[in-house]
Amino acid sequence: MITLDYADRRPIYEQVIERMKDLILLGVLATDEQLPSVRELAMDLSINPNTVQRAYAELERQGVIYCVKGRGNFVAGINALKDKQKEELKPQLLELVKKAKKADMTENEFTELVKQFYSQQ
Amino acid sequence: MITLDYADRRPIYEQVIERMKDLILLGVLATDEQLPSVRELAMDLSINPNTVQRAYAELERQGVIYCVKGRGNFVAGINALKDKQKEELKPQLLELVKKAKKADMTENEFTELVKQFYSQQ
Amino acid sequence: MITLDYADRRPIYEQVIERMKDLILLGVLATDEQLPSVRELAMDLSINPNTVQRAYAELERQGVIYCVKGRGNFVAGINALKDKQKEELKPQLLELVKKAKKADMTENEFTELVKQFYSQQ
Amino acid sequence: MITLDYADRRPIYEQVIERMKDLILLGVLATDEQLPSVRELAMDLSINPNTVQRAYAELERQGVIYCVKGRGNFVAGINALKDKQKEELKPQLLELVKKAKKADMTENEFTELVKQFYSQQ
DNA sequence: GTGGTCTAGACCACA
DNA sequence: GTGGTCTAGACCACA
Repeated sequence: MITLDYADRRPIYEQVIERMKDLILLGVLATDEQLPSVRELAMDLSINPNTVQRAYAELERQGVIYCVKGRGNFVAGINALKDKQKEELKPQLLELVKKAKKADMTENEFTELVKQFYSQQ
Repeated sequence: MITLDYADRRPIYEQVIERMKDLILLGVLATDEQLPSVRELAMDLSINPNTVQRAYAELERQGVIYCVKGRGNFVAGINALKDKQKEELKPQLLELVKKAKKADMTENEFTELVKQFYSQQ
Repeated sequence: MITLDYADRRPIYEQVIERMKDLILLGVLATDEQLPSVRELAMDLSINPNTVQRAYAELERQGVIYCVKGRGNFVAGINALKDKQKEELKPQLLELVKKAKKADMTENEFTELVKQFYSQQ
Repeated sequence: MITLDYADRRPIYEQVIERMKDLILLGVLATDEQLPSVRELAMDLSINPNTVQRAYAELERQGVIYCVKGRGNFVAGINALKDKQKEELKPQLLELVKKAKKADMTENEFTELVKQFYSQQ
């Protein structure tokens, strides 16, 4: 279900976090569905269980999944995740707009890019 | 001219790079103007000269400044920098649009945010 | 009679213990009344009988219920339980007061919160 | 500066987190003061650097300290920490009041305990 | 030297 | 079997 990109500069555990969120957002993993166990996923990806553990712990802290001791990890609500993602996006977009302004890119140019990117795929 | 934010998670050399670009984009540093020397800036900011050196080397690699051996570092063209910034911005915006789509944010919602952020300040 | 919260971070056997105490304190389970059998409750809650067994064993150890071999588990006195709960509460409150002092919260602020929480519902 | 309690059921990293917060709240560690390095503290406490790292990472996530790469960890604002602690305390107190009500402890009894604990030491 | 990530492997509580 | 914590030790980026 998950593939890692070792050319990616970001740490493995962050990639796992992102892919899991994607799988949830795409509906591949439904609410309350069980995730692969720490050891299982570690085996699949040929990485250390500690690294998976770290990713899962962070996902739980963010409220994306919940953990039942001795049972496993499960997907929390998908809608909460979507709202969270939208909120996260705002300050990032603000930064990008600031950068655009500094480089004298007009709002029209910017919006045109948005339109173009939205229509892709 | 430059202030560092130690609470910022990014490394110091990256902050120096960004602030320098800002000063150039804002016109505070004009084309062909001389930058403070590595040692001078390191003193001013109370940081290691290695760190300033690293920032300047990266700025030169990016074509933002140029170095004359024995003379110092100078600002390259401002327009080249602006174009470069605009180009850098595109893949970042693409990523953000992808993220927005995954979270079911519509193009209208997104564009509305852009409009709002553009009109700030 | 009992519902589990899988999003709760605490282990299931602790939740069972707490719910049972609540049922007794609320008078739903009267003194000397028989509790559901280990297997029955495990079935009802779709959990492992070991987990129920563990909860019952702990409740017996605490003197909240008593076990008659071959007959089942029964509720011990409700008043003893109330006294026990009050005693348990004291060191927890002491910890909270210590924490409040460290954060410069005054006794008045604290008592005001208590008043507010007591009047809820 | 810090002592660990191996009889304490809580994990070591949590104990380190709590002690550090105490040191900051007590004013032993002032705002922007540097904390002992990960390796140094690990040596002092005879624990693994990873464990200290985990504690520091959590403290940074909570905004209690901030980290400058290659430089070290530093104390963030003390007032922000105090406010945070006060907020954390509220739901804990609410739980305790609920427990007290279930055990038929009156508000007066409860407030009397608070008074007594506040006057200790 | 400083923190950040990762592996390998152990041991524990919980189910 | 499941996750949670911890140790020992390596390697990397940053200053």
